Amino acid sequence: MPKDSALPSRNGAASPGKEPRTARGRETLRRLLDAAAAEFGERGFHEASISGITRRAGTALGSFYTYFDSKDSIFSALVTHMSQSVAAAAAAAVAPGSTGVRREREALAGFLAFARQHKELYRIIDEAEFADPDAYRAHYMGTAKRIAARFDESVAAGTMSPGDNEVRAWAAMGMNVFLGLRFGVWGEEREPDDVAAEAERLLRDGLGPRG
Amino acid sequence: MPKDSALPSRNGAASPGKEPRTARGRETLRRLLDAAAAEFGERGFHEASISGITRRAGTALGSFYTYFDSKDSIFSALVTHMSQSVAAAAAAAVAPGSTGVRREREALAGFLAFARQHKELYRIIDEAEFADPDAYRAHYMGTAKRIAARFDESVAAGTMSPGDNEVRAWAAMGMNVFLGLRFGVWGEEREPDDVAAEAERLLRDGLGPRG
Amino acid sequence: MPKDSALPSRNGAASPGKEPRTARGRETLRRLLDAAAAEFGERGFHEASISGITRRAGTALGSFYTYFDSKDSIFSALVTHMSQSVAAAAAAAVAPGSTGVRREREALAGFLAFARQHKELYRIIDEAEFADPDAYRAHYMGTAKRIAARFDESVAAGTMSPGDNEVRAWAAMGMNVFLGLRFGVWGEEREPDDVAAEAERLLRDGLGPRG
Amino acid sequence: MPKDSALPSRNGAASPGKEPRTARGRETLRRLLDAAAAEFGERGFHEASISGITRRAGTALGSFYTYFDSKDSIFSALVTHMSQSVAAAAAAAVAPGSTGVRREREALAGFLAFARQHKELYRIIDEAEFADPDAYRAHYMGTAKRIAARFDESVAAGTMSPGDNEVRAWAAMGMNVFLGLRFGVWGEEREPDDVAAEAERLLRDGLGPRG
DNA sequence: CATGAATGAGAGTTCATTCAT
DNA sequence: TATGAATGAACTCTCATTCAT
Repeated sequence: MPKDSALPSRNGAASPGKEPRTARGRETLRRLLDAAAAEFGERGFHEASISGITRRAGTALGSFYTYFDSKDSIFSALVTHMSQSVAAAAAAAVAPGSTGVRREREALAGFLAFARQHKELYRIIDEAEFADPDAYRAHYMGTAKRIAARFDESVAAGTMSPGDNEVRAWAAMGMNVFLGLRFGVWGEEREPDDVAAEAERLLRDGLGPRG
Repeated sequence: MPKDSALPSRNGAASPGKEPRTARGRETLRRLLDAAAAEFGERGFHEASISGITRRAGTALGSFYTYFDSKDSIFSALVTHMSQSVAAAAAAAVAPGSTGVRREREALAGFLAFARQHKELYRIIDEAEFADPDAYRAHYMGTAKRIAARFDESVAAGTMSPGDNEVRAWAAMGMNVFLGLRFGVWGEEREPDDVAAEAERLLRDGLGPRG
Repeated sequence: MPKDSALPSRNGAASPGKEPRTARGRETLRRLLDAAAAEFGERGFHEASISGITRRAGTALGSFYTYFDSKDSIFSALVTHMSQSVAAAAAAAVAPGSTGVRREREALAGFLAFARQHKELYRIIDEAEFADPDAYRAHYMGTAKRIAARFDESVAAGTMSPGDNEVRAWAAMGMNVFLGLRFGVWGEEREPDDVAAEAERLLRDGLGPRG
Repeated sequence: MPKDSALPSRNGAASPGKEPRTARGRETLRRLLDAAAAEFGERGFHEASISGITRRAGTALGSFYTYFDSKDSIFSALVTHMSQSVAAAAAAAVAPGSTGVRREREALAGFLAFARQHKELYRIIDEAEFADPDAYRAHYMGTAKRIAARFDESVAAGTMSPGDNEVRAWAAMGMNVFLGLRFGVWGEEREPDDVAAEAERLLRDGLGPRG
């Protein structure tokens, strides 16, 4: 399964009515988006500047507005893209037919790998809380909903015990997010596989005393 | 145990060398800190303005600088204060002698209650990622360390199974943070007790199929 | 000999990286520099304001920062320009082949004429003592060095008696500066030629009793 | 002859109507004046602050206004005091009965000694050009007038050749000022006596070729 | 489609001065 | 007489956005 099949094409990332019509235009748009990911990731939304983006992209300042309406709109495009990319990465890491706690481990492993490759992920999603609250909410609501749906399916399949799957989904999502922050972005002293294995044990058996 | 025993006095919240020396000054400082919590909580660090803070506090613009060196420094003071307050609230909610997964449930319940009372909590801590990265890191590193220490103790007491307690602490912290966001700040459709109970079940027994 | 041959081009007066790239930009830069000379000359560095400069230049406030990094940097550019211009004016007033005390008189006459045409000269150089001490020092050190070099040459040529030429150069420079202040800027009741002639007599024969 | 006999008492330095009435008040006033000389000398008029002055003086901010009307007024008091002090120092250095070029040398030596002891002299007088133009003008006009009067007297006594004594006085004053700046304040690599001797030679015999 | 100069609202910060205690 | 908190006008500088070329 081609990894990027679920990823949105960047052709649609420009603001409405500003899609490029020529190959040269598509190239400029792509350079602006890459530059914006770097700029927002390094400096955060408010510290980032349009001139910083165009400087990185090697275009003139005014060219930015050929493709985007505003600073907000390119940031939104980026958040949406990030949100979809990370969802796709997690989905792609799940083996076909996988279920239950095992499936959650695979998704976490995919997420950890993505976070290591895209360290700007947190800076962009987190700043959306302030710069684009709707997108922020949509990202976590959507992610939780996908996890809860997996849990529902697993319960039905008998590979997971029943319970309040919305609460459990938010708990599992928080777990993943903070493991990704700590062991994907801030430090790499644990192997992703070991982190995922420990998380799987927690999710399967809990922390209660054995026996 | 008096709930606030671990809270820092607000006397020390002014920038160094700017501590108030009169009762009137202490009152003004307190009004500024309360106003800043509201302003930063509602608008986020960058959208917040000093004039917004002084307007809420009912002081002149220049009075802000009688007590603080800069916008950054009052924000730092607030983040530190929040960080200490939330830690104290969680600690205070734990019954003396409590241990194991039960103790984690109590701490989470304390945290959820705190989050409901202080909805600005997330806006302030989260924006520290951008406005005061050291404080942000210190907050989560410190919280994770406290949780891991509790886990170590519980394992030693036989009330928790052994495992990689650093990874587990980050997992548990993420769980708490996201449950607090969803069911403390964004919506109140679940009772905190029910959320805490579901989390306790997850932490004790995991999600694996029951045998 | 074209009088301005030694003058720096104003193209290089913008802050580094902010040089204009179009004719329109060069025109704006020139207007800002002229306006700044007037503003600093009339009001002094600290009383001068950027908005005063842009108002005189007929540009928007923000346009100032298209060409200069700060108030300090345009002031520095102006001091340097003034310093070079006055040196060039003095040099240009010296007849080729002139030497000894006669040459000093010619340089003084050139300086007096320059001071009368550029009454902002003193306000700008003098305030550099506070706003740009390095440039201030460099201006007078450089001027003294040029005068001392002329003295050395004249002594070698036998058109001047030997002595401590560094001390003498500072003395002669001070003489010129104060004659320029009094009879160039503050009042014009003496003809520049008469002033220069009196100074020449002083420098040639001293004030001692004749006979 | 007591050196300070011509110095103004500092009792009269407060703003009108604000003279101290008690010994404690006189002490506070004196501390403020000393602190102001240091603050203005180190930082210049505009960079100096009232709070910097009171901090140095060890008094409360508000106490400043017990003795002075404004920042300008204490600066004016200081400029006047400096101007009178330097005049007194030069006068005191002249031997009774001295005349002609010899007398000028003595006055210069007194001035150089004063400048070395009061390095804030230039910063204060020079900034008066901007902060108190009338006092600045009065200082130099007055100084030039005193020098010219000495010249007149010397010419009448036959110890000096006749000439345009106003022009010559400004020339001599500028000489003194710049020698004081260079060899009194900026560097001390020349002995004051040697500087004064070189200046005397210049003033007596000029720089023309001997013979 | 690309360029880069021009715009101006708005921010944080300073500090001389006032005043109640 | 001394204190120090309060005031607010004024400043420099930033940068998203517009627009003529």
